[in-house]
Amino acid sequence: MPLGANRPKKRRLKAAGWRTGSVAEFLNLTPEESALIEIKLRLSQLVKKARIRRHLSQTALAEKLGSSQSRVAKIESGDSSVSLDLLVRATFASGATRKAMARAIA
Amino acid sequence: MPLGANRPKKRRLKAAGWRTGSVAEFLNLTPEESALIEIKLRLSQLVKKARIRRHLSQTALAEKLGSSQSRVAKIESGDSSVSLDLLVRATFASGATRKAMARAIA
DNA sequence: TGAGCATATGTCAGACTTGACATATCAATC
DNA sequence: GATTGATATGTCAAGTCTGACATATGCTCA
Repeated sequence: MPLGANRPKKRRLKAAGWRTGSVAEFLNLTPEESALIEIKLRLSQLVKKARIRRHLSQTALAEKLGSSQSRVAKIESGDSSVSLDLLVRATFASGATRKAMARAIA
Repeated sequence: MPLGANRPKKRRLKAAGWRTGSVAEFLNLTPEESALIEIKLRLSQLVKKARIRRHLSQTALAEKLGSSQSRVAKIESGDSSVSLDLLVRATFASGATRKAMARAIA
């Protein structure tokens, strides 16, 4: 995010947690911002789905990912402290295909 | 990236610049890591293509993005200091469609 | 009830990323 | 060869993200 300019916006996001579906209208986000958030939410759902399909615990996925159970929980809950980089790595580690990922984005 | 464990790997990446196409075999990356890098490279190319198609200078795109010309240059050159978050925001700002983005990823 | 496992949430030091700036390179025009 | 506009590269203070840890909640099975 724009570092100086958008700090307040980011703070609002953090406060609201953008977990609830159509946050974009509630907060005043630019289209780009809400698109990015939507992508993140979809990926977090994909990670959870793929992990469960493979009967992995969050701890097991964390190990594959070189991370920790608590971070995986944050990944799957759509926590705003999770970067897209980490989300995508988690998506791969969970065994989801690139195709599924592309679908989540389009 | 795994923070403690993979620092050396990240350092190698930084040194090599991962610009050259099939870096993955040269450095020993996990499949997840090389997949992420490939996605980043493709998106950086997409940004450049979309920006040029719209006759925008890097400075103009930087403004839309709330960033600076030098960062846009880094985005487009596949610099390893650029996060996927920023890449995706730049992709949107450049006017590329979500479809094109999905295509770049799959 | 309680032990055991899976998941959720809060916190933080340290590692990473960012916009901004300075400066360099390159091409086109004069 | 000087000017101009676009792009590239290096640096850094300030801000963000991360793994790890502590701890809480929830569930299942004896």
